[in-house]
Amino acid sequence: MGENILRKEKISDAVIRRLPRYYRQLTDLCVRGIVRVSSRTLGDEMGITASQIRQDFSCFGEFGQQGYGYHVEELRTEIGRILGVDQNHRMIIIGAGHLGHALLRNFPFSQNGFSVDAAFDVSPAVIGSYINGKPVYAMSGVEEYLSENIVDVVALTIPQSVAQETADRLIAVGVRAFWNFTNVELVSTNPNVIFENIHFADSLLTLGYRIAHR
Amino acid sequence: MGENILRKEKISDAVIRRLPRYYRQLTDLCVRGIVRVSSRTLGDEMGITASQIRQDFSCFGEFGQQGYGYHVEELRTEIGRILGVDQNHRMIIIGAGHLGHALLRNFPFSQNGFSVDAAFDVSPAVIGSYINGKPVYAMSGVEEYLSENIVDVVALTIPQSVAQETADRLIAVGVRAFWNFTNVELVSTNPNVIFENIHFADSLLTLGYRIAHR
DNA sequence: TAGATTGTTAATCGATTAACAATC
DNA sequence: TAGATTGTTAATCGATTAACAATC
Repeated sequence: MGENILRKEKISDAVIRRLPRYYRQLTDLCVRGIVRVSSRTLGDEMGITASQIRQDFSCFGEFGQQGYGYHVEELRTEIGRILGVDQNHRMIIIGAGHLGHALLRNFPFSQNGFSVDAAFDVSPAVIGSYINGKPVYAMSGVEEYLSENIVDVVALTIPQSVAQETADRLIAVGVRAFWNFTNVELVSTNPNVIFENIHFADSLLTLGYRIAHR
Repeated sequence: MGENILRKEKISDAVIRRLPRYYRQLTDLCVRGIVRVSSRTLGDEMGITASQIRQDFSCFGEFGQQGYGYHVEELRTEIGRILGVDQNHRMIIIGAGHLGHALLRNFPFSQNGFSVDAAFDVSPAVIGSYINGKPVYAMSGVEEYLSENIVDVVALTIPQSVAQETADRLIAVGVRAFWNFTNVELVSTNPNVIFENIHFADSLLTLGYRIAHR
């Protein structure tokens, strides 16, 4: 089973964004010691239809068994593999302010298939220090660092005002993926550059809307 | 124009989530000194169709003018009003760790229609201190605080392990909206409780997926 | 075996895009 | 006025849900 990951040519963004949710739910079932689960039961717990679950999984392989359902641990492993939790994507963090700090100190990168090797900042107050064992280097040295080290993703935890120019600078020396925390829509002429955005302000605005129009 | 906000009964989540993006783009146009814009031009800049823009706006009113397009500043004001940037939703932050700190120090709450009045934590190390002028109180006093103060939203920047129990505790004393930074799917039996999630891990997993399947 | 449940095909639903009359 | 562009209705597309034969 799952010997051929990726059965469909085009997997929609919506499906991909549901995968982490499945992974969390299955992890929870594992912790609760539940061995098997049907699409029906899983759907009931997650508030989605059994049909959708079976459709989603079928994009990636055949993980179930008629009359039985899914083996929880096995399915969790499969989805984990699809998401790449067993990978070791290398990341650096640009901006060692409060948010960069928070990520370096608390975020479980390795659980999600990533590792952080260093942070960069422009402030002399933090340059040369270590945060949770990771060195903080001067931003001026980032090009040299990138020429000497493999970096798969750059997290941007910098002010909005320098977001695009910083991205441009990094793209110019080969960076092709960003985890973008600035509430700015970054653009690149290179279609191979990936941006994954976490827009705090956008999120809060939608919450404000829903509060007001409840 | 816009005298009757909310023309459709049901506005889809997708539309609402695009509004902050429109608002940002229009703010940008304002800054650039651009006075009028057509749906075509706006769409080209944002990478979406003119049709979608006109459909989206038409959910809330008639903001344009045939042959002219939209007055940028006026449209920005209208969308800002729909999103409630002129509101003053009251927020408290539960968890004054690195992420809570980051929000208290850097996030432009008032620009987004919110204000933060206080933070709460269980750690004696921060209880009694002030962060960016906001008091940090003991978590044990949160029920009393909520009985004496209006709180529209609670931001949760606490460990996953205590997320649901903390939410339950707050819902029990009347909290009806959460800005949830724990990577946990919070639930409530009360259908009036709103959860707006920022799931860092889910976001990073989808980025990992896209890197691997590029 | 009989009951349960899958993976997949077909039907439905909703969201996006296109078209166009209205009109500035 | 003529050209441009809206708001809206119709057409298309894609995603979700339902149905069901296959089979454990």
